Amino acid sequence: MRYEEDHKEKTHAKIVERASQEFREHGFEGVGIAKLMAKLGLSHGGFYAHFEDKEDLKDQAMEHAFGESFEIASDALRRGGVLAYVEHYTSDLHKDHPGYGCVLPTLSTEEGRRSPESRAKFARKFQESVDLLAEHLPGDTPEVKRGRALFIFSALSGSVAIARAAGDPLLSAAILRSTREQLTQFLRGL
Amino acid sequence: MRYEEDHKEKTHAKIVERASQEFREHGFEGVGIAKLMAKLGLSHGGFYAHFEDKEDLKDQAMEHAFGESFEIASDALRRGGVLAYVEHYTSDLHKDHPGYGCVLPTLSTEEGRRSPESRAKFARKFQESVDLLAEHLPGDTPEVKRGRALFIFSALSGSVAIARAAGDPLLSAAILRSTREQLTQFLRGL
DNA sequence: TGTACATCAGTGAACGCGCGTTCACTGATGTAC
DNA sequence: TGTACATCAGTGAACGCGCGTTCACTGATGTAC
Repeated sequence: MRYEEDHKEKTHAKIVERASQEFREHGFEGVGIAKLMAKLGLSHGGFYAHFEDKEDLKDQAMEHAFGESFEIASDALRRGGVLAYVEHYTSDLHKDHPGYGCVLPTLSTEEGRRSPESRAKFARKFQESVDLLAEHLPGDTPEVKRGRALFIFSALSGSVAIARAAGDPLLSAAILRSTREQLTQFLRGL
Repeated sequence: MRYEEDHKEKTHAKIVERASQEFREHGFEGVGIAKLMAKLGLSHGGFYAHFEDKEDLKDQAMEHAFGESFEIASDALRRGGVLAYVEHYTSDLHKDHPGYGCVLPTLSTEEGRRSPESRAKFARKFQESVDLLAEHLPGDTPEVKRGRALFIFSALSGSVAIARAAGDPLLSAAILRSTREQLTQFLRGL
């Protein structure tokens, strides 16, 4: 063999990983296949030996990004509970680096325009993160915990999306601060 | 004159209005100038007599959409206060008709990738809605009221964006319901 | 041990297509003389 | 009153460009005999 045994899988994984980062940074439509492959030192023709089409890559990149976000959330929750996760999510670091951040503020809107099949995959992966967060929340029943987790994700992702859109740095900071403070109060009140 | 005196302004307004709806439905990149003009019974060449370029149209369409949302919010707030606005925002009607809904869940992410000048305009227009909502909220100082308004917009816009992305209707409903309930509790607690 | 062939990840030219943008033009009307 | 010209919103062919996708090919290696 010209290449090592797992060479193709490694290349495949590299493409998915890089795509998931670029998609979060520039959106699905802002990332071209030729440019993406070139960034990995590959030519664009080989792309179709790895993926059926661009939609296939989007699916796999979304799954990868959710997995990555899950790990980051898992770490923060283990380290300092929901408060630590909220602090991390509303940080300037997260706001300023969408490519390495949560999928929700960067790709939810575009995902909403994709096929029902892709959106079902999105829902399934999102559920995993919701369940994870719910485990770290108080509540009499799993439904109550999950409802609270959904609310927290809504507030967090909305605040980061708007903070990134706002050209005014003071406003961006105020959005993230307000959400952090109100969620902190919310958690204390439970 | 071949046309009435205000004919051009009316055409201009029609383009902006339609664009603001199409942009919210399909995203900035999902709307082509030729198709947009064709939908209004016009040819694409005339576009550049009305706008400098597509970015110019985006700016004007965003401003228009914010103005429209402002009026809708204003009505709901006058009719039933913040609770009525929250109910309307988290309704299935709003979730299922992005073209006629709030700009935040549909265009915040893409706006975050635009020029600093455009984002500054976004920030200014968003502030108007924040101030409007803040007026209807309790709080000792204007800053406290505005902070609460920012939090509410974050939670609302995030919930609608994720609910639209989720292919599972049960999950979509749960996201909107949770946000509605938690915000209702939040408002009662103030 | 040497030769012919099979394998297969990756290459790069070529395709059709839709996009934003330009520009010479049209044609109905108003105006000047 | 009639003719020549100016105005100007809108037309539609044409442009270069980047996109997703296809496909005949390459070339290093493994395998068969």
